[in-house]
Amino acid sequence: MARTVNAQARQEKRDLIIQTAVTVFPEHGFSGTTFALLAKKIGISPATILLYFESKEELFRCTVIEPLERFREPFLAFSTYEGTPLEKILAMIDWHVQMVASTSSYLRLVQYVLGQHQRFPQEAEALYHFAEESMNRLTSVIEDGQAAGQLQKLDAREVAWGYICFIQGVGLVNTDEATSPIWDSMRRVGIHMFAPVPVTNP
Amino acid sequence: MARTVNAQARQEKRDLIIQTAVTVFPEHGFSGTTFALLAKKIGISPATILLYFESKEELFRCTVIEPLERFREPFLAFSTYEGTPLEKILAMIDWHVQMVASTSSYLRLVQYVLGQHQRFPQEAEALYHFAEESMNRLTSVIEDGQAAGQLQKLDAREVAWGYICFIQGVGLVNTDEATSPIWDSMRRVGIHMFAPVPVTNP
Amino acid sequence: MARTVNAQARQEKRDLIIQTAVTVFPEHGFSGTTFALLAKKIGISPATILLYFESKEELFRCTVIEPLERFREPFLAFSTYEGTPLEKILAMIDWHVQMVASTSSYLRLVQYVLGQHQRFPQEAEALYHFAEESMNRLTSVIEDGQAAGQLQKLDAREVAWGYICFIQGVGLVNTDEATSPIWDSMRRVGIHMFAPVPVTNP
Amino acid sequence: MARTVNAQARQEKRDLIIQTAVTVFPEHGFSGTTFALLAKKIGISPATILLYFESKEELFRCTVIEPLERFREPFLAFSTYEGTPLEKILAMIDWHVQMVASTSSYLRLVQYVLGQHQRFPQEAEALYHFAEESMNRLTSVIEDGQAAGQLQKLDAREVAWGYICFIQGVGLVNTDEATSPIWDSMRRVGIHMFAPVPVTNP
DNA sequence: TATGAATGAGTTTTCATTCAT
DNA sequence: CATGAATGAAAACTCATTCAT
Repeated sequence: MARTVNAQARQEKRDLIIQTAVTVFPEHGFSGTTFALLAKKIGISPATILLYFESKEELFRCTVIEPLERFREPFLAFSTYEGTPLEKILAMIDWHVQMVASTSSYLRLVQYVLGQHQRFPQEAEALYHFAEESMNRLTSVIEDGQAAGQLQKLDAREVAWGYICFIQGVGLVNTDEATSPIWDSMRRVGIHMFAPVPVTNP
Repeated sequence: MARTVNAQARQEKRDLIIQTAVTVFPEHGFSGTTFALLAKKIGISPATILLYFESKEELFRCTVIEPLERFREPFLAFSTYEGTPLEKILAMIDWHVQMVASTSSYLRLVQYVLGQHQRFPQEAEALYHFAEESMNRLTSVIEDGQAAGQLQKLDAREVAWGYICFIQGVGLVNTDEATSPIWDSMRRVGIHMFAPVPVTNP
Repeated sequence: MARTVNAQARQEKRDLIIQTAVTVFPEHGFSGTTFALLAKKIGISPATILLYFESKEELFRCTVIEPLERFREPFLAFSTYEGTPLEKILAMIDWHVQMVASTSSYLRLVQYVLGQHQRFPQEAEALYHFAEESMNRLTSVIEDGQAAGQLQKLDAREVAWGYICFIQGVGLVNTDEATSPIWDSMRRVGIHMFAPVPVTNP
Repeated sequence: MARTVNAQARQEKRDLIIQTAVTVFPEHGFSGTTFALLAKKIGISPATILLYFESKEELFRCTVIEPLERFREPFLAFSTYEGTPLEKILAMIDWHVQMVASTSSYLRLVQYVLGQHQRFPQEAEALYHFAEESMNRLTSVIEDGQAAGQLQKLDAREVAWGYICFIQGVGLVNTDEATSPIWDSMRRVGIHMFAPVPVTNP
């Protein structure tokens, strides 16, 4: 029992560290992020962090890989939404743009790792794996939409991968407030990428 | 005359340092890039770099901003190509994808700076300025294409900005060889973003 | 309680560093005094010194200013001695010469700072302040001695300031052993500066 | 002939360097004085200085020792003045105080070396030698004054040495403008050290 | 002769990491 | 479990000195 309590408390503090690291790493870079800075933000001692992670490298690895699990679900939730394929896609774009617009720290961390994939090959690998999974799921939905006549018949995989690149690019290039009209524009551009069949009024 | 020789030699070595820094900074990050590492790659002493740049910060700034001038021309050349607006756009996409596929170091540096724009505000500002210039030029071409009936009438600015995000995202997410078929896919997706009017066979 | 122990240990080590710095700075100068040298003399690592002082400048400032407090008391004790004004002055000279002859490191540090007052204005300011305080106290005693008929009526402030210059000069110019007869000479010269009324044998 | 011209030009530039070094060394200390700083003040290149002095140490040595020759003459000129011994002494004090009050750079360099005599033993030795010579000459004048009944019969060597300490201390401790009344005070105190026989009005 | 360019040795300073408490 | 103290390794940067021109 005590063990359970301890283990839980330990896990919670571990999560707290990772949560802070997710915001700090992309802002200061790997080398620019010091244990002192992290510890100060958390309100603990630098040495304490090393009770939870063997080294800075391990902390970084965990900071990239572990939240991926929790990030995956909302990011990929579109494939289980209720509704037609086009509705799924519209909801997905809404959600993705919203994530990007709120400058999700984790998304910025993803960009940081991808941008330096040679430096962080292991972490980048995990992210590429996730990107491919996203593409696969999205491809299915697109194919469904094409079969249902909601989307024009472009190459579904190409469109899916292109969209994934696009949404990352949107996150990278835009720094506006969440309320900026830019996000609506990006939404519309995103929708267009899937080539929805124009609605005809009979 | 001696002055000219000296000044020229000096400029050449300065350029060599920047050229090396362009490849090293995005690969190792700002803090991870040491004078020792740079100097070794160039084949000079670390102290020598300090003869050409006052500090690491200045070196970084120059590494981001100075090549931008030379980068600008080919990147924006599309607006002066011969041909119809659609031909300009197709050529531009070809060229951009080619740049991305050859993993232009400078493009990766751009991503690095944009991804940490809070950390490098001055450098990011210069890049945003460039992005806006690109968008403006591209917007003109799109409007021309729409007027000529080659492109469907989407919001030209939105499309232009969306494309710029997309091409950055393509560079960020893809790490394949230059010969990979992925680049052809990205080309096609890029073209679709501009909504070319389908050619009808009578 | 643990706090007390820690704080005390910390203060003790801090004092040890300052104590060493008091001897090393005047011997090697500011720039010539390296953390490595100091650390070696103390038997710790150079980095450790930086745990107690933020920078070399701060260490120097503390090394000059903090011991001044402890130095002040014995240096100015003469004004509270028992005895006639002349006896006070004689005792003071005895004591001052003794301090100088034992080459008090702190006195040499004082000389170092005064000699480069433009370079160390803050530290020099503190020392000038102390010198003025010394002069004021000494002036009082001289005036008492003149009123008591023990000293001839010279300008008391002039004599006091002159003596302070003299005793500093004695410390600066003489490097002899503490046992050298030179110190007796300096004592006699010092006494003469106060113009004691000759004792007449009736 | 050409040789003579060159040799003379060489000597002149050498003197210029030393002259600058005399002001810079006591202000910045030995380690704090860089070739770059000196060169900038002179208007030449740092490397040029090393054409005239083998090393920084040698430059310092020459900067201390060589001007001593030129400094000696005015400093010791009192012994050849016209007039009675007391007049000589009064003139000497005038002159010395004036030198000190004009913050003669060389005097400050002397203080710098004396204060760190352990660090600069060779240079300090030369200065001690000069101090002794000064004392000897001054002792003669004092003895003459005493024989002439102008000075009371104190130990002449003691008085001479005490005065030398005093004048150094005056230079060390005072930083006032040359026009400050402090210098008149110091003059009077200096005179008193020689114990002139009071002039009686019959 | 004079100097700009280059650098190796050394300096301050930072920081991940260890360890005793 | 948590942390303050300590430090070795390495960083940016400085500077006396050398050398080719």
